[in-house]
Amino acid sequence: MSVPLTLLGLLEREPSHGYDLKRDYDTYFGRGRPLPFGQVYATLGRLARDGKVVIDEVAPGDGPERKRYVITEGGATEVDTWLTEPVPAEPHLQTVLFSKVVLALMLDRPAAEYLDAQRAAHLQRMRELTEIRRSGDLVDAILADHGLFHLEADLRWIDMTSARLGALAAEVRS
Amino acid sequence: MSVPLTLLGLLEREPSHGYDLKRDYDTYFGRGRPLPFGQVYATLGRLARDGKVVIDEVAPGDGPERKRYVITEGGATEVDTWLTEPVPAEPHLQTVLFSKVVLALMLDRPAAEYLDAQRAAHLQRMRELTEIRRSGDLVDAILADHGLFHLEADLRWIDMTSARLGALAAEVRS
DNA sequence: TGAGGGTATACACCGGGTATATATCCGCAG
DNA sequence: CTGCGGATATATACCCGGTGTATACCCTCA
Repeated sequence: MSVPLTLLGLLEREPSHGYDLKRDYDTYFGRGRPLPFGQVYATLGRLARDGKVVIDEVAPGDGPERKRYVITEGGATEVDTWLTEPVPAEPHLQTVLFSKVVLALMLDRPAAEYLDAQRAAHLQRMRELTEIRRSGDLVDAILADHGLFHLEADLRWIDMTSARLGALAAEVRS
Repeated sequence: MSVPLTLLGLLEREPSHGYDLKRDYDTYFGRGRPLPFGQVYATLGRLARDGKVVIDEVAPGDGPERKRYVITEGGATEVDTWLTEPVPAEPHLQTVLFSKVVLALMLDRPAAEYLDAQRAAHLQRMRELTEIRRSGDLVDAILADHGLFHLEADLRWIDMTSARLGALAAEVRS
């Protein structure tokens, strides 16, 4: 989730090098989706190129040499504005679910069946997330709640769209 | 929203060429976010390279020559499986909102204030979407509902997370 | 002593997104 | 009748983020 800004944020906490940054990211934000090494160094390279971080020193560590990255003033202000400004709230008015429904109607496919299948998949995932929330730690619970709330939102939308399928079909085929 | 598959789907309806595909996309799926021309031709090029479509004929039209793209059997089955299989249901357990909250706590920023600002931004956008739903056509209404449901989900999450901020801070700073 | 595992980085590739350049035809103002 | 703007139509080059793989170093232990 916005890897460049997150790494920059971790660097505002304290200077570090790629390998440790990856581990910090994984423990705090990874949650089963560890950050690939390649992405760490590619991102650090771009941050350095854009003046958001600088390489402070190259020192030998436990193994090969390590490059210590330090955030710059520009990088710090970028983190600050990112944290301060709210994330854009559903600006797009577009969704994969909707695209699929419209295309299904266009191509004379059983859109209602597709929506039923989607509902079943969502319910299945909600059961999984409920279990995670029950058995996991606080962070897992918070993230599971996020997923659950959004799955519920999708379910409401699926139900409402199922009911409006006829009207939508008329609109699409016009 | 998955532009390649959507264009492929439009091509399953009938063979067409880039310019018209862009217009179809905009009328059915664009909703204020028109598809840039560059993306159309780049995507068509990749689809052709991967054997999902073929160039049927090059003919003069109203203006310069047009390339007529036709979907192949492979492309049609791809559309079919895309439509048939449900979209993955919140598999990631990651979110920008969560990253921001954790980073704010790490950096001793006023996370509660940030959440308040986010709540305000969401409420503002909900008012806009409510107006769109009221005044727009059916498609606008359906898409506005989708946005509204998800904004509500975020609001619930924001409230719940606000209440758990203390416990989360303890976890993060450990 | 040399094989394996942990530490640490670099490189090459790909897809999607974006901006810009280019070419053709038509209508119409001068 | 000329040439200019606008609609039609496509191509190209670039960037970012994501992914996989190669490389190098050091330590431990059989």
